[in-house]
Amino acid sequence: MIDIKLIREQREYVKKEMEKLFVPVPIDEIFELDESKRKLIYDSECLRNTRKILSKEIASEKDEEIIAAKKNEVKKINDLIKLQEDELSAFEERLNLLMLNVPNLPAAEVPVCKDENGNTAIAYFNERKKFSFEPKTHYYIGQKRDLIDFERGVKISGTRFYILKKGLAKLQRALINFMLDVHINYHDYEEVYPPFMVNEECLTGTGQLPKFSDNLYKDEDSGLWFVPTAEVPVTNMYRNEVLSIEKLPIKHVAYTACFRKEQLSAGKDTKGIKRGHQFDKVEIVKIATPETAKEELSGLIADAQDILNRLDIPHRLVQICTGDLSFTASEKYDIEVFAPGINEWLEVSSCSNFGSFQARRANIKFKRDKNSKAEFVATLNGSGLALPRVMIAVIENYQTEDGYIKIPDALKTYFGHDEFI
RNA sequence: GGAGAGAUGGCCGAGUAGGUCGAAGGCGUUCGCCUGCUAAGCGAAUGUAUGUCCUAAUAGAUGUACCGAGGGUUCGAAUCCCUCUCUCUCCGCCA
Repeated sequence: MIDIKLIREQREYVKKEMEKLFVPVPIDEIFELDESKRKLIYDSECLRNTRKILSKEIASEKDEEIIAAKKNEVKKINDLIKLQEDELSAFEERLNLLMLNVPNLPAAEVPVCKDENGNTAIAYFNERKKFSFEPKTHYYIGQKRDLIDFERGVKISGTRFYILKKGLAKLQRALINFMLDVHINYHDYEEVYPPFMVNEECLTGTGQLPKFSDNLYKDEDSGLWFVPTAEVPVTNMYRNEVLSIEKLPIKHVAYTACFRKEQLSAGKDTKGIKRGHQFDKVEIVKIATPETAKEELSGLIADAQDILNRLDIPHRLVQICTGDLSFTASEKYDIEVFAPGINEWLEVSSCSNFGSFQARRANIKFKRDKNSKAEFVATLNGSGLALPRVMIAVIENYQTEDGYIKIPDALKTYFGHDEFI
């Protein structure tokens, strides 16, 4: 959520910034609702004050007739208050819904463009592998070697589910541990293992709700939602808290499965394990002071990239333009790995700075010292990394001509004496 | 799942025949005093959010809301009633 004061005080500026996102945002309507709301609040507060005074007078009054008259007066006031409250809650409901659907403001340096064509690859890392044969796709190798079972995945759960088997199941497990270990041991993140199901407040806090309920799984009985990313439970650990500045930045790394409905058009990304309803991810999350957020974002990107450097996987860093920015981000960089089999660049991480956008929704604050006012923190996160696509990159970059997969040096300790899958 | 108890300010803890309670007292914290040092002692201050006025001001003045959450009764509710959530104890069940 953006600060409503910005709309109150710098409406034209906000409108101009929102135009960069190329989506309509009802700033004027919000402004007017806010004005009416505040006037109503003021009026009803005045009435409450009169009521309070009259009530006290009743308490000390002896004369029955005067008491009766005053009671009557207060009753009338109460009727008025009731009317105003009803009107007020209608305004508030509408205003709140609108505000929850207003996207974050883009950071100043984000390139302006209406769609993903404005994204720019700003740097490339690690040499592409040279093959003396035509590299195969991961799904070809997976099926041929009986390492991925697509048919039975569909049988037990439906489309876009698959089963990893034997060496690939182990590879994923090794990668999860490897990523966690690197972030814990070399990048100073604290591991947490959060719930995979969360309440509605969490998803509103990090910005998935109310706008993106279509992409989420929910258990109607309990009202709990399946997490689409560990960002949700981990950031919400601090919901409704005031943190002391010594604790910042808080750096967490978490492994979770992630669940998304991904109602994509049929036929897109259907092959292989690139996009499923359930996938594993190691997520890195930071909670920081506003002034350090930029710096923390650079660090976070480097931390995510370090995983790929250690695995020696070719990848590039892409700066996301305004039109392709996610709803909650003020600034975002994607990391894409190169998969030679399917011959595609695959997004394995999205690293975002959310500024105070999530903190305002989730009410996460910090104090600079005991006597200072609580301020909203900045939240940041990025994948570190998403498993299926790193799996694709490992399989396709490390494949041998006869369909085996060489185990990357960085993963050796997780595999004992094995050299190939 | 069954039975019982409870939820008050940074913490502990008063407050239940409804009014002067934003809430006693203690601890803690901050400032000052005092004292060879420290400790102790003395004095003062000390919730959050939001609005209005006024301002150079996050300074002041003042309003409103908040005693787990939501609703109700009443002129008036931390105090009475209802619903929900959570915590604790005992029993049951279970990885």
